[in-house]
Amino acid sequence: MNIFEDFQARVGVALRAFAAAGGWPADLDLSRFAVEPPREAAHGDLSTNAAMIYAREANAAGSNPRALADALAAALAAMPDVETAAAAGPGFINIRLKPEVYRNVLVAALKQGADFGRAGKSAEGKVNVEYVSANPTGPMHVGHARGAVFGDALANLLAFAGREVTREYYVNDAGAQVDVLARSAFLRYREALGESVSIPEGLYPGDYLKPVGAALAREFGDALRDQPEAEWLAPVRARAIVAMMAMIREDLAALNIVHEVFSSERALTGADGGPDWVGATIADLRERGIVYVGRLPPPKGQPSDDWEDREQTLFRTTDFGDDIDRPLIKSDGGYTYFASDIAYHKSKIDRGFRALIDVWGADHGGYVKRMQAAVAALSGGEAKLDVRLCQLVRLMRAGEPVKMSKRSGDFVTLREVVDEVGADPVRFIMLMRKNDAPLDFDLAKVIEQSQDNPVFYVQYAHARCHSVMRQARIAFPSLDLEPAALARADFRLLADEGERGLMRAMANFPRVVIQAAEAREPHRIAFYAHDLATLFHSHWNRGKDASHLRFVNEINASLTNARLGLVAATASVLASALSLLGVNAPAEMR
RNA sequence: GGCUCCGUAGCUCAGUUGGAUAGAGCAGCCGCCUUCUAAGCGGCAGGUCGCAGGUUCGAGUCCUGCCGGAGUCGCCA
Repeated sequence: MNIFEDFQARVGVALRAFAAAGGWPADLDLSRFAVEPPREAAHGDLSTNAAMIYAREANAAGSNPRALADALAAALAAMPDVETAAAAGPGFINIRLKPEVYRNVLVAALKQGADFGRAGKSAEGKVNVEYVSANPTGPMHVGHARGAVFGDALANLLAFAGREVTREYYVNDAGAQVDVLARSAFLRYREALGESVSIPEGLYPGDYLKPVGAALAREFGDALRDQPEAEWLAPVRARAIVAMMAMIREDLAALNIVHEVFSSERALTGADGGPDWVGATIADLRERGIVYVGRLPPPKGQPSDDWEDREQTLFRTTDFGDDIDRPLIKSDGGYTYFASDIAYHKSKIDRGFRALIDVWGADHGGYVKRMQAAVAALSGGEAKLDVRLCQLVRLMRAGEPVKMSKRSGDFVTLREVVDEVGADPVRFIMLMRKNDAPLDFDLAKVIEQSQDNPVFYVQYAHARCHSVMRQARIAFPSLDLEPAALARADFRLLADEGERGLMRAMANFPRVVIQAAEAREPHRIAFYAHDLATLFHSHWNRGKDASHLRFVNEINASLTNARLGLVAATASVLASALSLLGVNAPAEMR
């Protein structure tokens, strides 16, 4: 149940009545107002700006904003579950709800459990979320982690908000990089056969290719050793890619990330003998006049020495909002990355997606317009591509930046970080920042189990709820602590302001979910969880000085029962929020 | 130089899509452990929301121009 949606609808009804009586224009959009929790709790439970939003229309129709506010307030005040409703300040209508509304929220949270706050099936259809998409040339590093965690949490959030979500990974297994990978693996293969090798500049030196070399030696013996590259490149490359993707999947699994679909760039190019979807897509666009042969002006800014003015195959992205047309064929005749990415996004559209979300690093920001242009051209404007950029992560250790160079020794892999600090802190810290704000990730602080670390703070609140339940079981062995039983408690006994604060916060959860999903900002869930944890810790501590406020009251079973319902609901909502973030909700912190 | 993003307390950051007196956490100071786990709680102090205009009932939020920082700028992905 979402009391904000509920009252949005109710205010809408009252507003339409006022508009009809006043002869407002029939085509006026009467849904532009908001029903929100007021910033000041003293203003009540709900607040709406409807009277201010439509002040102009009220004036135009010969009435005035004050009359509109009074009419809306009167309509709301007459409702059975509304305590008071009155215009205030510059024209807000503040609504105070009867306690039964919050009792119903509590009952809903207990009965629905993990489904409390889940939105109904959205009419907007299915959505494709593409994230990570790291090159299959080595283990994931910390920079990848942010996009991975963000994309995963966003997918969770959209699914919870009623969207049908597909989590997808685009495997860049077609470019020059995977040939370099193959050559590097081939050296490890020769090494496995007993040669002593050195890895030249430009190849991947990491130890992670040694097992790949050993496996090649087991499979082929020395059959490949003296072959020309043209013979061994394809089989070595294929096996190296498979091995790298297996490693990447393991790295992701360590962060509790699982994609449903892995799409291969190589498969789109027809490089291994299949149909050439990239070529077909280009041909199709050429027929439509969107692809042409022409020249580009030299790049602005720093003059580059190797600039060569030449005719090339160009995508007319400027017709769709881009700044300059973009090349599709490289000077060596191969497809540009953009060309295969066009075919890839076409495949998403062909699979029926009209809502596409790509999660990229901020260093790809210059690529956004052309990809959106491509999606607009491919779908005739029907599909929409939303690109969420994640700023890069600065890895720190005790305040000092950790240097990351491509040479293997200084390379900090995602796996090393997860092994050192755990998946939960990595995920939560990365989700406490807005995706487009830069992030310092301090290994020393993240592992610290202190108040400095919001992960443990929130998890502790959840664990503390369960601790209370454990205590209750000792004090009242016969009490039924199952949520369904607690939902029948007499919640009229919950009259303390701390208890009401918790109920208000829980009533807000469904709204936060919808807003976070619409804004595509999972960090809002992290802040919500932290706020709810604060309310719980705060109220728990009140029981220290005022023992009558403690949850477990040995001489009053029915009061204890009601309070345990509150505690169980709090635990449930905390667990839901953490679950959206992909963070565990432990029952104890030991 | 063009484009994108950022600029809010000493530090790290939120700010409910334009709302009421701008909020947290660290750091600093003062308190709270015979307690349902102190991994916690309460209080004090801390601000020309980078600068200047504009839009309107109302701007940290939207528009324009500056200042400062990050990223990016045909054939790498």
